Amino acid sequence: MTRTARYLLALYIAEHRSSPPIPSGRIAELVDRSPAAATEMLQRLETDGLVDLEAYRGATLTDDGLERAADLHGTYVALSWFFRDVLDLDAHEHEAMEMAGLLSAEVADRLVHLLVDGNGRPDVDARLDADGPLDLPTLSTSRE
Amino acid sequence: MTRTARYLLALYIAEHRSSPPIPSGRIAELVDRSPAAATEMLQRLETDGLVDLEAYRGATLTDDGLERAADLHGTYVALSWFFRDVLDLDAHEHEAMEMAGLLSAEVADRLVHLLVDGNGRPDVDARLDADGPLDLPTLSTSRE
DNA sequence: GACTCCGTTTAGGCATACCTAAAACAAAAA
DNA sequence: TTTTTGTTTTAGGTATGCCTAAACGGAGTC
Repeated sequence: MTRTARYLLALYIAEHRSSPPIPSGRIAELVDRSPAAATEMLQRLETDGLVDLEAYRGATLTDDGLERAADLHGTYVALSWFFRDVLDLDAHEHEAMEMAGLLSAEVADRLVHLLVDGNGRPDVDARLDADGPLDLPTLSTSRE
Repeated sequence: MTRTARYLLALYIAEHRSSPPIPSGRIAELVDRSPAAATEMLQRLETDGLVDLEAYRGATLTDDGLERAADLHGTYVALSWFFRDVLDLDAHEHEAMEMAGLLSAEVADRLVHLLVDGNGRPDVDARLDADGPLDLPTLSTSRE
């Protein structure tokens, strides 16, 4: 069930771009898998109570799913920041997404704090509602 | 084939503790899997030319395997350092081992340089020949 | 109202990586 | 030399996560 995190994060991001339900085809694009794979995984997520699924219409995060996804997104943002600003690597958002679900809670937590404590309060929602094919967290310290 | 890295790293460490061939049972312990699982994976590694396998005796890294394993070990050491000295987390060597094989070459490389450049030349071999149930890279800046 | 199109879901398969239980083996004890 | 003991390997099976091709459904067109 390691991959569930990847789909949860994709759905979280998609829901910030357009309103749910999010069709499985869009999730498939975001995780770079076949539509069939996305459908299957969304069904598993529904079984786990993390997603509401309306056949032929799409998926919506449940409260539980939203909670997990928000955590994952925080980790993802921290990793993206780390790759870009610490390791000086661009275009590693994809790897950040893949890795977000693989870190232990401790490591994820410390990484997020490393970012927050060292950079003021970063606006984690930054760019969530922005344009672009991928969620590129710029980590500006405030937005509105 | 993501898990191959885990076994390769275990074998690398084991070979520094006692002389090869390393019996599959010992690898099984190091990766926390059943002996049967270790045997199977070692057979796959042999097929891939990364390991020499003598039935009922054990495995030895080939030159190719050694090369890959040494890289993995470098990444592992860097991750361990990062978890301990940057994130201030102890007892995360296990996670470092699991993660070492999951990082892209770029990220692994930058992470290693982050460690090397910021800490003098760390002795990557430190503790490889030391006692203890796990390989705990202390990252002292020199040894002999 | 029937048809066409396009996206979604189901069906059938496959690779990886694991497990338990049974068989095979090697080395030491009797 | 035979037996016992402990380890390794094989056999058979399972879960996850993916794929392609076929079937299905819905929305707009004729």
